[in-house]
Amino acid sequence: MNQPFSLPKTYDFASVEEKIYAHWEASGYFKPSNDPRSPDHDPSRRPFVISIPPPNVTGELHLGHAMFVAMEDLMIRYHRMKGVPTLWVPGTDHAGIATQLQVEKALAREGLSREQLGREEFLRRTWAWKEKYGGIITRQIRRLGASCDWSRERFTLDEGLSRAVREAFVRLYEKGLIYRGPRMINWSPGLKTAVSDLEVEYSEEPGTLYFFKYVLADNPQEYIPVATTRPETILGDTAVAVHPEDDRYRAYVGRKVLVPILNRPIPVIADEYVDREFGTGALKITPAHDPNDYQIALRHNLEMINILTPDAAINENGGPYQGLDRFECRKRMWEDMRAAGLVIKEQPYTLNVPRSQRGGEIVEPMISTQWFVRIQPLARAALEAVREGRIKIVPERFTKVYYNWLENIEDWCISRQLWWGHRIPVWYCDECGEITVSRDDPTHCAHCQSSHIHQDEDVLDTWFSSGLWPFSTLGWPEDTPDLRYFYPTSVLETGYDILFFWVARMIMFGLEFTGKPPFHTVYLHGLIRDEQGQKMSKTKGNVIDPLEVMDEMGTDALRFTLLVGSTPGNDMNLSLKKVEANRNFANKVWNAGRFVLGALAQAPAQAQAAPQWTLADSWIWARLQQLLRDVERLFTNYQYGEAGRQIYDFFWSEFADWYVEIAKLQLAEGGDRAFYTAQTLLRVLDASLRLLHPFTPFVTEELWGHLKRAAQEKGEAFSPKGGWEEALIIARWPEAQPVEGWEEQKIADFNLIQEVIRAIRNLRTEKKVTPGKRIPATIVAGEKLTVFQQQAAAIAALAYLQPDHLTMLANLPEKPENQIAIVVAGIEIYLPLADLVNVEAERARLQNELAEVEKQIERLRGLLASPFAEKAPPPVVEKERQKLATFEETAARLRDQLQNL
RNA sequence: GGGCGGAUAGCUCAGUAGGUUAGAGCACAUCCCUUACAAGGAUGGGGUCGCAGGUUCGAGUCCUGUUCCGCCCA
Repeated sequence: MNQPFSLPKTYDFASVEEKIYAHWEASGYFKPSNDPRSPDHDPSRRPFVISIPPPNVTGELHLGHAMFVAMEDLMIRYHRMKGVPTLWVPGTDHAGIATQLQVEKALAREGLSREQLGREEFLRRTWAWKEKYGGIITRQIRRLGASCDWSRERFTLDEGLSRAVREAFVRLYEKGLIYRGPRMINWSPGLKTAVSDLEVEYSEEPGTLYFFKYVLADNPQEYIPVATTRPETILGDTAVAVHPEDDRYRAYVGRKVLVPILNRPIPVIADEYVDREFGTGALKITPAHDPNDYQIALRHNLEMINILTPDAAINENGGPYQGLDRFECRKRMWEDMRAAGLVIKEQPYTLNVPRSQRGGEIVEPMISTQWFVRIQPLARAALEAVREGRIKIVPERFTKVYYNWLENIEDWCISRQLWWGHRIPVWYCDECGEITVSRDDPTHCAHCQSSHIHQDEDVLDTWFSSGLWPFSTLGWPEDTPDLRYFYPTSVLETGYDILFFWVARMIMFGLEFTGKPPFHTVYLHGLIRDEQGQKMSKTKGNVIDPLEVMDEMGTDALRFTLLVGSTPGNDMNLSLKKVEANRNFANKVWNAGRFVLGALAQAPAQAQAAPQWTLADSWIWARLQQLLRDVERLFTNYQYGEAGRQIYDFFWSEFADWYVEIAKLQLAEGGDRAFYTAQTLLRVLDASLRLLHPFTPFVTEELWGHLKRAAQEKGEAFSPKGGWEEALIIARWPEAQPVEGWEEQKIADFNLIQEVIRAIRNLRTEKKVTPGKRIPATIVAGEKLTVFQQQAAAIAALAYLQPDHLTMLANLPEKPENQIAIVVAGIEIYLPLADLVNVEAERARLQNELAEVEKQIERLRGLLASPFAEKAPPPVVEKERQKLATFEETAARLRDQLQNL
């Protein structure tokens, strides 16, 4: 009988979480129902599918992961509970640059470089590294409660996905959508690889604008003043451009100027691109090291001179500066030009410096031979899919961002000069020079049959394989049962920061390779910042480690905080205070559960007669039904946070604060009252746990297990319709019953009782009457007398009154003397606190209240006399009339009492 | 330069069916260890919802303009 108290007073998440997760996984609950590989599979049932945003295989958990796991697990658990066949495909990403850097760093500690090891050995080491660290992130994701089907876990470099990458590359190549050639790209000198436009970030930094002379080749006395932010690029200049209508320089067009120091003659050209207002109005053109200059050079057929080596030193084209680092060269060259009398002036200037997203080094625009995807045709299809509504982006405002990017997209540089990744499936023939592009490793050139072929050294951008993720993980290019049934997936959930990197590319590739949008909805969450809204970073030292948070406050607390504290697409500031509050919530749920278990233990196992519901029973039931409807509506609109808040509020401020308190009295009555109270407690708690489960899976599962066991021991009468499911994770999602018509009145009546109780408590506090001191009271309830009489016990208990000295009346013509009076919603309450009555203080208090009420009366009379009465919908007007009537009643009572003083 | 978001209580934020006295958590004040829970309970103080217009019977919520902060793209 002491069963509930065998549960600890405080919810002990540390002893629960691991055990529960292991149980779920071992029981196969993460696997989809209606599995297409099983014989009784029904292909007509539509599944709900999410592909996980694959984290870096050797990475470690951060709050971004915690966020997407919480969101996606919520969606998955909700659909699973609704009975939908549900699949969440997990996996990891090889993360080319990041992983390679980790391994290179480790090698450096041994005094080794990857070049010393050679490609093969380096890859062997990297795989070993992956084996060693690859399990960490997935274990951490499990720790968050992720209910993904680990039997379907994939890795971007595993065999199937590598085949998908080959297939995709070859198909694009065959369609003419992949080409190789020299183009302007972003070069990362530290990593010695090309990176895509997206991997470059621009930061405003103080710098210098250098003004100098471009002397005319045929007359050293004349010069064109030119300004630049990067003097070293002068070495690669192949023209000076001026605006065709610029009178200052018109005469020079067609003549030649001399490159400083090198004295190489280059033409002066006219181009409309030149901004006459900027600098001197004359622009030096370095086609090989500036994207805009590159465009101009193409138009004018200018020579392109590369002046940099792969590690951004000056190459043989730099004459005397060959071998110098780019920044050293800048300094030296400027000094030399000053000595040569070519310097005009320097001026402070804010630069827009292109930096590598990874590592932050300054990237150099450079012409380089790389592989590109001709993106226009893919982008067009991806645009249409969203425009036509085949894919919906939540929140909607990001569709505009998506359009804007795709409408202005440039070809995608997909080759990387790295070793860790999918090697480009292209072989060059040493004899005929032709290339062979193949799904399988060829042994002979496809053109001349020579066996002297060698594979392209480069690997593909990691995002190339990520772009195939929703279908490659399901078996594509094979036509597998999984692919047939689970593709297209349902929702793609991720942070808005990778909308272009990943989401847009998946849409392009999905449409291109499968002919279908890879998902129907994109849900974007915001970024997580610290309490002050600062980006978390190691240098700032404001990083919150989700693992530590889970250790201290439990997974449920962290999940609930992330889910309820955020709104779609908006950044959230995470504070540990909030997590703490939600840990307290989990504890509240736990303790409410302990109470219900106790109630169950002491209640009769059977009813003797049909139920006679109390006001509190009806009220909590009606409120639960409203909650179910609201939550359903909010979930449908992806407003998970708001749904969570509403469940929280219902559970704490209605169920726990009010219903449980009244239930204690009802249980004490024994008999049928106790039976039906226990039943209501059980039902409401059961429904609440089901609603909460997608948010806080651990505490709800654990508690629900105890609840189920206790109810089963008690017998049939405490079973839900359809019986108890095996586990909460696969239990039915609660659905609201149709409205029966009585609900509103019961809710209104209960609210009135609450108001009266609060008013009495309020006055007691004001008069410093401690709860321990039970006092008599008289309540004059008018037409609500019956309601109040029925609630006498509850009112007495919750307002700390003497139950046998609680008088309920319809009217009280003779106002009692020496009593403190309160009026709330037209109800009069008298408390015989004679010794505390101070006539003057009472008068002041009553007058204050009267003034407040009269203000409201005036407001409402004005409102009802305005066009509001005709134009607003009748129910709204009626509501206001009711309010007015109540206020008027209250005012009348207050006046009586003032007179009576 | 273009686009987007934010501005609501001391702090961090909700408020996405426009409905008429604006909510939560934390913090603060007073009281209470009443056998579900002190990680709790009761009560209270605290906001002209950035600013200016407009639409509407009614605006924190819709429209226009504007200021400040932040982000994305060029």
